[in-house]
Amino acid sequence: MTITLKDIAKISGVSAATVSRVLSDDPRISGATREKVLARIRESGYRVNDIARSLKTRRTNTIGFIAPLLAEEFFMTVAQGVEDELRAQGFHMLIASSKEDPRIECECIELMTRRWVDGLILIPCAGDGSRLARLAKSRVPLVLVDRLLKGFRADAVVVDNAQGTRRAVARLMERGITRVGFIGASRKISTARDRYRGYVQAHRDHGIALDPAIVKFGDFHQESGYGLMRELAAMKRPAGGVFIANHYMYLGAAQYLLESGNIYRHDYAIINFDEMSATPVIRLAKLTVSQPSREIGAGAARMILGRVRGERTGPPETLTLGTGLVAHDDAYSLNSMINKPGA
Amino acid sequence: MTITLKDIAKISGVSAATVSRVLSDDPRISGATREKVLARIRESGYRVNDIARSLKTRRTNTIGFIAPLLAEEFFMTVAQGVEDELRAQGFHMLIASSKEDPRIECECIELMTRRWVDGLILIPCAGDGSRLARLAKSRVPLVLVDRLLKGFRADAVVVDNAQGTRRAVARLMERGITRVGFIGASRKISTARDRYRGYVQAHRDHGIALDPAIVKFGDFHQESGYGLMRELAAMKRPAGGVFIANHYMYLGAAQYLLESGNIYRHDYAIINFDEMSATPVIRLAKLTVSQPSREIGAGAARMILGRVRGERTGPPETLTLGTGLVAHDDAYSLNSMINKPGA
DNA sequence: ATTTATTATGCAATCGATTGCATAACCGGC
DNA sequence: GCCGGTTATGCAATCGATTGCATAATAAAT
Repeated sequence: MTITLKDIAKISGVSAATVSRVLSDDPRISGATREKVLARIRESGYRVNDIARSLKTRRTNTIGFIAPLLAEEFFMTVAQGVEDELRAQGFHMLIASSKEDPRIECECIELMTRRWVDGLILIPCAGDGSRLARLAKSRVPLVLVDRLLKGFRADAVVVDNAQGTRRAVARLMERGITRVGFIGASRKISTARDRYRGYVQAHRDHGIALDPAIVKFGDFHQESGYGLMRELAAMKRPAGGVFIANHYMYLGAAQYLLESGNIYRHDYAIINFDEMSATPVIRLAKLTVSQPSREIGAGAARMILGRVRGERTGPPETLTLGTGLVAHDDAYSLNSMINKPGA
Repeated sequence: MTITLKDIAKISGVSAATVSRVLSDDPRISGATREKVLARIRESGYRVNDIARSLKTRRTNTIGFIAPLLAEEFFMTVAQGVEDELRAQGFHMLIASSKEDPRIECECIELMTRRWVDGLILIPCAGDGSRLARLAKSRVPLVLVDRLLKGFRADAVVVDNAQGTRRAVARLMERGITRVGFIGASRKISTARDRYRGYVQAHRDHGIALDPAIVKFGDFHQESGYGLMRELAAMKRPAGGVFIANHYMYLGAAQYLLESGNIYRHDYAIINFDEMSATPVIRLAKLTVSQPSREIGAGAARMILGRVRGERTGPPETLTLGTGLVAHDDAYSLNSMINKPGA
């Protein structure tokens, strides 16, 4: 038999209303009563039933977080940022993954709203915003993170993917590497699209013609990076550099270069997007575009809480964070190392 | 104005009880009524209020999951396994991270039980089980994952860390490498303890004296692996091999070996624990002990659901999964590669 | 001493479902 | 036409809180 607020009322000799007010620090309660009730609460080990409370207040102090996958470092670093910020403000996080499948995503949203999350933070999968129309009309605030959706305005936190890419590719060009390959993902995803856009812009900026033969699109995963790097390496006229659009494609590409031994024959100037725990160990890239992943999460959390608390009510806002650019002058250049002692 | 079950009752010309029974597929409801009510539900876009339902049924269909950190691949692969299994069975996942701090962990547990999670899956942080005594006495089922706690029996899913380590170290010894260093973590954590135990056993099995000078304890993180590898490398009499107790320490150790250039001077036979997405790219290890992380998660989910549904009631059970052992005969051996063309 | 203002507390409705028990409706059997 | 037996549905209590409104108690004012 769990102890309820009513029990506390009884043993304290007051009404349930009074106990409830003590719990919510209502200033109308006298100091004496407050102390007495608090003492009984402490003795009895009473704990509020948040479910009952939520039913009445229509707030759950819970924010839903949906990412394409759980086991990806970028998404989970964002999640950590969200969680830290939420916890600091007394909120919980209900989490789910969509597997990059819009149908599963919809299902997750449906289930979360049924559980009355106060707000939803979503890293959406590919596609447009039409599937979110219903959600948008509901009372549940939404913040899009990392990726935007065509034809859908909502609060959002993103980084400037085009600018980050453009700057990195430009840097390579300024060092005289003009033939830069591209390993990206489906342009149905805004980040993939924007990174491609930045790549194109860099070419335009430098008046360099873009060779479509060395532009490859995959799906942001390791196998894809592996396969595309192989295609690139198989070209008769190899690229001098390669831009690789995310961490996992970089892992795959690196794996190919190492396994095939290609790395001992050709020295690609690699740019990779995302700085993760393994990045300093792989060291094949000359340039790394980094994202403030935790800050993205923290920003999204602050944004959603602003809506939830009604502190912010106007039209959707977008928070755009900048990317970093790290040069690895100590990057491997295995072939030169190997050749140095030898030749 | 949200539509409630009562509204559906009214427009269908039946009582709320009947609608509720339709919703739960009660066989006593006649086909005609069922169809009529379902039609009204569909037209109106009615959706049950899970909060109200939970208040009455005392079940939330939600399982809490607490891990030391969110942004670690192992934990999140487990989480993905948990989530997939839970979703397949109609359950949600409330997630939180303890930051390896028992106080935060307790707080998370407290908050989750206040939200009436039906069960709790916990990857605990260091320390003993006393802090969980209260939880254990409550009605909330608990499954410990990955790590066990001294003096605390509960359902659990773990891998055989000692055995996995022992076999790997033994393999190295059989290849003639008898001086094997150890880079591990605090023995307050059961996995760290067990991996050390396996390392010791391998020595005993082979009648090899263990040199405490090359046994180092850190904290499972990258910086720690980096620092300990440096210590090991600084020894006058270097080890022939090194066992590194988890992925992040391996990353750190690898980073040190690469940055310091040590890798070009000495060829450590490395064993690393955990096979992660970056593992095939790093390729410094000769042997990798792998864990079935998703299966751990899925197993934990099944275990907790068994308790939640009351299908399983007896004393605590432990599910112990085996580890894999992968040999990388193509592992880097950079120094030999460099020397081959040269010398 | 009576009225007015102020402060502290209680009453009772409410949030939106579920469910044990009662009952109405219908069936065939005699 | 009455009765026991199903079958389908409704009544009303309940889960554990919150909160607007009423009121009791006390203090202040006249």
